[in-house]
Amino acid sequence: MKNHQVTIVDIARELGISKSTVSRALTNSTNILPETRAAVLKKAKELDYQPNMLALGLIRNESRTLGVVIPDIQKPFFAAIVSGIQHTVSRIGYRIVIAQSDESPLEEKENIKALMLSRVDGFIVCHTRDTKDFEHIKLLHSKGYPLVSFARICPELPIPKVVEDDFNGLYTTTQHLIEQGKKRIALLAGPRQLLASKLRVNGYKVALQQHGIPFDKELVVHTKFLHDQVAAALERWLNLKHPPDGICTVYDAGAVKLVELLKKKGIKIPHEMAVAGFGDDPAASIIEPGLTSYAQKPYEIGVIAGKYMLDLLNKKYPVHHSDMTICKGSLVVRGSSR
Amino acid sequence: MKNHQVTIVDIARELGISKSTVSRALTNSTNILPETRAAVLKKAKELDYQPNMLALGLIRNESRTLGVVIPDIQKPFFAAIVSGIQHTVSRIGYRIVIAQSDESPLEEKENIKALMLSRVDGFIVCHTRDTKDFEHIKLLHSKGYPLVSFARICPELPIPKVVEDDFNGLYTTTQHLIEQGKKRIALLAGPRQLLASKLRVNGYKVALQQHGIPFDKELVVHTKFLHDQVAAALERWLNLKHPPDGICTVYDAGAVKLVELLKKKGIKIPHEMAVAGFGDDPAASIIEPGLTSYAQKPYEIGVIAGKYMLDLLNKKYPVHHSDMTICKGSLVVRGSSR
DNA sequence: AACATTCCCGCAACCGTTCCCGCAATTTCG
DNA sequence: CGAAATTGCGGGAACGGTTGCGGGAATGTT
Repeated sequence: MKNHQVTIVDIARELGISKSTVSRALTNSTNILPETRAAVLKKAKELDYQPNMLALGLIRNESRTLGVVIPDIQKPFFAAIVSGIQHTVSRIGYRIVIAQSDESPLEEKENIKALMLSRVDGFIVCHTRDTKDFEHIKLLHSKGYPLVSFARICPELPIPKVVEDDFNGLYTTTQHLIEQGKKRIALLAGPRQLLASKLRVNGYKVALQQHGIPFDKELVVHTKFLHDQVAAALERWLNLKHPPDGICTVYDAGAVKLVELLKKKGIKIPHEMAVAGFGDDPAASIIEPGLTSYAQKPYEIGVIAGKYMLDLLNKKYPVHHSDMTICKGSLVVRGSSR
Repeated sequence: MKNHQVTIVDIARELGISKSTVSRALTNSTNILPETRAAVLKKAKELDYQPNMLALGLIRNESRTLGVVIPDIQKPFFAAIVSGIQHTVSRIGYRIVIAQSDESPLEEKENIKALMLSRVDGFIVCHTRDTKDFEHIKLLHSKGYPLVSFARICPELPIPKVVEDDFNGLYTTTQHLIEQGKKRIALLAGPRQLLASKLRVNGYKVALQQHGIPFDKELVVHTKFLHDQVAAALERWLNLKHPPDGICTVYDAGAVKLVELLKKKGIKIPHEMAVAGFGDDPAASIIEPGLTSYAQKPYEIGVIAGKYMLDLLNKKYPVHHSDMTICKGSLVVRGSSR
């Protein structure tokens, strides 16, 4: 069975030449007699020779493998990004190994450590919701590892980044609800410490401000993306003296949950309460009424992150290159607001 | 920067001992003076030594990396399986590199070839819908590679397999529709050549037969999972002299599409037409009415496939071990049939 | 005190490949 | 026609580890 893989030494022995010559025939095009090379190639095919990339990697000190650290591959958002990364880098002969942090900062750290041991050539990372300590990734950076981060980034690190258009997303959706005649718009926000979360809240605030609507902090609820928190937020809003007539959310799953709750309560969507989401998840077009949502292109984010990584690997950038691509999205208007 | 990684030789030089001693201190617990080992460990930590797994892999002829070849990571089904695999094997120190075939048999072949070159230790594979030629994977098997396949399998290959309960799934859903009083049940099936597809059609047939309902081949439409084909199938059924009063499908996306089309036509669900799906996708619980669907546990499939692989790697099985786990699912009944 | 035994450690080979260096044979050129 | 340049190939070091073997010192046994 798998007792002995064919090596260049085997080829050399069979042909009665040295392994250096075999190596030259298979790689370097110079300093080799065409007939010799032909003989080697023929014998290589005959023996079904497969070069051992581990040995090559040992010499070159590279594995042609990239580590991709994400919270959860089962989220459509991350799955699409992984897909984009894989398609992009595999064309240049890179492989990706994926590790899930399951939203645990500790697991994120462990994963990065493990990937370092297996000598990946670079890292593409999206941090946990709760990652506050960025020492592990700064260490990576200080060791000179090519590093790209996306979506949930560490702003102070001078590395390429790819993010969604958090600000504009909420700015656009909020403005849209205002244009639909809504006067009092609530916001179902994300965790406070998350940068993306802050940006989205800002987009919401600026849109209100530009239309002369006062900001009311009673209308903003920060969540950790948990279902119960959504229900609680809705209860709170409905019990206000002046309840809202529209709700923006920073994630579709929350918006979907809201729509379900509102329907159960018999509150008419969008007339009594408009709802808008963020992400344009598959669910947005399935639920009824359709969910107005700011569509992003996670696959594109993956492609861009992959390209950044390839550029880093090819040393196209100076050492401390800090570039950031903000992926523009677009508002998909559906029945929940129209 | 990344000029020179610390090696055991560096440690040896600093301590004035030989590299074999360092190696023994770091691995072998025997034949080493405790003080020496302590000194080595201390120095290793001090220099932040990271063992080079490539070098180790070269010696052991293994990479502790598994190749996972799937059609499309963006499908929730595959994403969940990948998640299960990753969680299972990473606890034993294995990494997974994923490659997408995008449902192209050629790409599937190329991916496997590329993964072979990078010396993965084993393969976990789900074939393309259109894979008819299994030579590439038989080659893998004949070379002695640990091999596990799932969902879309090659039945003749004596390797561990993990599949959904295709037969029972459709048997159960069909029977359920019959119990709901449906007399004429159509079937939206998958591609003819797919084994899983055949099994599901059989489940449907047997359920009909056991309840004395004649099989009518006009009521069965084979698709390649395309949306237009769903619409065409529905048209055809509705134009029959005796249209069906219930539809079973072999995939949720098709069932969801059917529900949407039926609603657009004003046909009452489930009274005039019941619908059932397969897979219990997230969409099934979001759409209205809720979609009755045979729930499978893709994450579990991944876990089992991962365990099979670990067993193979540990040589727990004889060479031609051919085991198959059929993952039982359960029918989730919702408004589309009740 | 002489010998056997144990215990640490260093030497060197090895995994599969690349690549530099040098040697011999052939070709080029004055 | 002889020196120089070129060409094709083999030898061997290197990449970063592991491991069998053997040597020398310390210890144990009569």
